[in-house]
Amino acid sequence: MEIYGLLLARYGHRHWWPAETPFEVCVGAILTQNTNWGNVEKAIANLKRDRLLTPGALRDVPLDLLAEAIRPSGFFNVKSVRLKGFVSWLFERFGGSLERMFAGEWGELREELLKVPGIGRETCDSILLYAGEKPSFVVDAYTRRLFAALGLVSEKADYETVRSLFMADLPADPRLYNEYHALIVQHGKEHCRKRPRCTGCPLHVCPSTMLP
DNA sequence: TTCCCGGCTG
DNA sequence: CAGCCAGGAA
Repeated sequence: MEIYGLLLARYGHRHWWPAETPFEVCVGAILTQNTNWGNVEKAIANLKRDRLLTPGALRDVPLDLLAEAIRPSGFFNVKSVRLKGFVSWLFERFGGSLERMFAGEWGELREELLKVPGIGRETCDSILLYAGEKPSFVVDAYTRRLFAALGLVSEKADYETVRSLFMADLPADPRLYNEYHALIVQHGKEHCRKRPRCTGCPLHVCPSTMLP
């Protein structure tokens, strides 16, 4: 059985992305940069408490209040500017409407989104896939670690190379990409960590199990 | 390569 | 309490 099937059999459906709205997904994708999800949840809860989880509210809130609200997610001075930058771009380009943002051809949207300061490749693909349900595969640290450990990609392959490998091998199905990435993350947390925990690994092929 | 930062785990 | 963890820009 292939990797996806083994991971699905072990971990089951992950029901990603944990958010109430597509806009919440976009905000979460920026807040989770270099930050674990637990901290992002606290920041999101603060934004909801302060009624800031809409494009208009984020556009209008003073920068320092926004920074204070998202403090638990870390790098709050950078991320507050990034959130402001994203929503101001969203307003000037799509009138503040995610529906309009996702309405066109998503390949062009991806190129445009990547030009927004603070939206890198992983954040961009997370927004496309989890907020817009576009079949754009998300590559993260767990993806690289796992597939390098399996010998399927070089450790130093760049983002676009790894993403292209997945997309060339898989049907362009957003539900599949959604599930697959979520499974890779779960597997990364449980087994394929920086310091690998190979006992009980559903793939039983990681480096330390192949030691003499 | 370095800077940007908090919260959880051992 | 030290160590760990997680993207993007310059």
